[in-house]
Amino acid sequence: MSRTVRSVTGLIRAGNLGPGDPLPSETELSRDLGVSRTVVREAYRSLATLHLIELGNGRRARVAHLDHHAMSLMIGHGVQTEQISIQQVYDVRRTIEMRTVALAALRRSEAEADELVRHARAMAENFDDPPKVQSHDVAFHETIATACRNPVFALITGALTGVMRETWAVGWQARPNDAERWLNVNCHNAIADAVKAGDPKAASAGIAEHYDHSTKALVAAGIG
Amino acid sequence: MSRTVRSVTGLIRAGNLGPGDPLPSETELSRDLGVSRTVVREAYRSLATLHLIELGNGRRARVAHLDHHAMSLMIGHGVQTEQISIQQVYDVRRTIEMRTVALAALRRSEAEADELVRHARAMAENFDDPPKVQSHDVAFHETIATACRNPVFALITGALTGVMRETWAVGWQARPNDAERWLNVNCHNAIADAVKAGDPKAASAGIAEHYDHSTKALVAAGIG
DNA sequence: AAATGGAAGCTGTCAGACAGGTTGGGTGAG
DNA sequence: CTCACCCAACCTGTCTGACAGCTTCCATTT
Repeated sequence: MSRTVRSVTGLIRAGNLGPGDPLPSETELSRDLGVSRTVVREAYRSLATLHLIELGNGRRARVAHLDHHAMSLMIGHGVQTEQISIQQVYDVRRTIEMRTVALAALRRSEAEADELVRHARAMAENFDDPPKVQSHDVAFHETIATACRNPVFALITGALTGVMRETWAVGWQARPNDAERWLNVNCHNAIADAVKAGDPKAASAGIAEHYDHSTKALVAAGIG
Repeated sequence: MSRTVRSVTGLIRAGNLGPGDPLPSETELSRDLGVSRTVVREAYRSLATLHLIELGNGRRARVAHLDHHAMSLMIGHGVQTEQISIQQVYDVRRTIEMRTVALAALRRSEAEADELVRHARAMAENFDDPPKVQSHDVAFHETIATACRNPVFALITGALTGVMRETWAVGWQARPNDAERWLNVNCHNAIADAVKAGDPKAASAGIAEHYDHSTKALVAAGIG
């Protein structure tokens, strides 16, 4: 990693800066560090790619909020270059969500519990419209990630969503019949109910069952 | 994310490139995309920061192996800017390692099992030399991450190691007496034995106990 | 007091240049 | 004929200077 990148992270640390706080302009920093604006620009660009800072045309660079997009890129790259298999991604998601859903059952707000129930119901109501089912499915899991009150879990879950989205339709179609698909939808309902009831064990078991089904569907579709 | 970055990841995808495969030179790519070399450079730099590609002076850009350094930066930034607490990091580690150690118990090679035992023993032998204990501690957990045979788990574990390393000494000293410290060392021994014996349940329980102790020590030290 | 306009500052992109490292092929010695 | 060495071509890292487009903020006007 370049020396200039380290200087910038050092600045954030030294200044005890938080999200939204402004950083020096490129010209200013290049003067301070004794390098050209080119070098500073590349460092800023790199940090922006990691979403550590935010850049905008004509706008001063600012410290950014955590964001899973960069991590999503990494995971996508790993899958693309066959260093990671989809099955491995699913195992990680399963492991993490068994925990996050338990935390969510304990920590969720009333609004989040209702949102979860609503998404699960929407999946059932739109059963014949797969894209809608998928979007509520994704939103369902996002809600859990938020409700667990641990941004690291949310970060990882979000990063894995990207590559999983690409195989969602395959998994849905690979299920042998509608009964199997209803099983999936009902799993979401059961999980939502458990979270609403504040029952972490039931919620966790629901997630485990959910992923066991999904993994089986992927294997059936020949995705490894 | 810039259009040029997408073009490059598109190239990797389209060419079905794997780690080590060469990418176009900056000049060549700038001509193909109809932009200046500056723009291509910034895109390459960004991708290098994510460790999706490798750059070197006078050397052609190449597709890279997965690496946790970029993710480590992200997590570090989150902690630094107080978007993530150390406790939250520990919860994630605990969740993941309860799974990885179970997988390791099932999938580890004989050499890995022995390495685990060796690190645990070295922690005991160097009990009075905290830095050495720490380095064997870190290596111990790294071995588990490798032995679980899932690079995504290894990636996340590695990323979290960075920020945890900074609080290791605090946790060690915050334990009220040597008996508590021996408890920690013995936990590692028990885990190593369980992995060597191929007992995933015992290994998982050992990790849970280990992190419960560590978390308690951190709370005692006032780290949240 | 509020709306408007403009000036200053910043980022995004480009072209051209040069130092220093890498690579591969050709040459010369053995 | 083989092998080691060397050089030329290529590539990256950095710098400079320039200009268009966007933001921001302040001063002027309504």
